[in-house]
Amino acid sequence: MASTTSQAMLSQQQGLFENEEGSNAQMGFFSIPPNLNFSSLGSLKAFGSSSIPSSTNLSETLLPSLTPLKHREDPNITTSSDFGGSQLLSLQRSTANLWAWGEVSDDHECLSSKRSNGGDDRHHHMGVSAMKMKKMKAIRRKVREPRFCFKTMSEVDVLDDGYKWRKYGQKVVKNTQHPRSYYRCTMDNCRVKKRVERLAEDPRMVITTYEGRHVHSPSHDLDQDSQQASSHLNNFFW
DNA sequence: CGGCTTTGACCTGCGC
DNA sequence: GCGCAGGTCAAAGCCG
Repeated sequence: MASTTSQAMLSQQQGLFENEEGSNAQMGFFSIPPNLNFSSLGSLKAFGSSSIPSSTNLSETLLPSLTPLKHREDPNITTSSDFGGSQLLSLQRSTANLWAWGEVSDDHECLSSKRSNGGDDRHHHMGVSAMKMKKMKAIRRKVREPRFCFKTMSEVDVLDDGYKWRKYGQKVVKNTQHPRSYYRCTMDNCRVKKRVERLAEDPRMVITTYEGRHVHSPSHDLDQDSQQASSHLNNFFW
């Protein structure tokens, strides 16, 4: 539950940038300084930079100060940065990273139909045929928002990032004893999602994966620190 | 009563 | 084509 979140002090943190388009995936981990707690994660001051200009390429500003630990390489993908043999990704917004639906008016039908239908009527809503649904879903799955993942050592699963989340699913992942939880931003028209799971090898570590960009400011019912942190964190999703 | 979590079912992609 | 695994939906129930 979001209200039970806490700002856990992170003794050990690592992050990961990921950018996906269809089956192509690219990612890179980075270390987060141990003296940085989650609330200030978004603050580049912690990484030696004062701020993130809204039009800045993250890989050029944030990432050079981070330590890449691991990455998955794809020869078909060009990466924007290279740090000592490991590559990290640009989160710079591109048209390829836009949502395939929602940002285009015609695609609203796709979303609404999927949400409101169910059972045998699942593929027939407002005149949308099953075939059309399939096509739209195919398009939808081709394009993904950039992701930002990080690993934290925390007692609690859900860390306070300043936004309000609603849990919409939980799944037991193979080879792990801890379930993965799926959260969606509660704000209307904001399609940011996050996944929370515990590391199989070390259950003390929580892996949080954000997907998408917030289209709003953080929740108002938060303390000042959280709001400040969230405004910084929001920079990951422009 | 509204908002949220839980949880089983369903959908989809992928490997074989 | 089939089975598996991950991701999502949505009904039901809980809680403040």
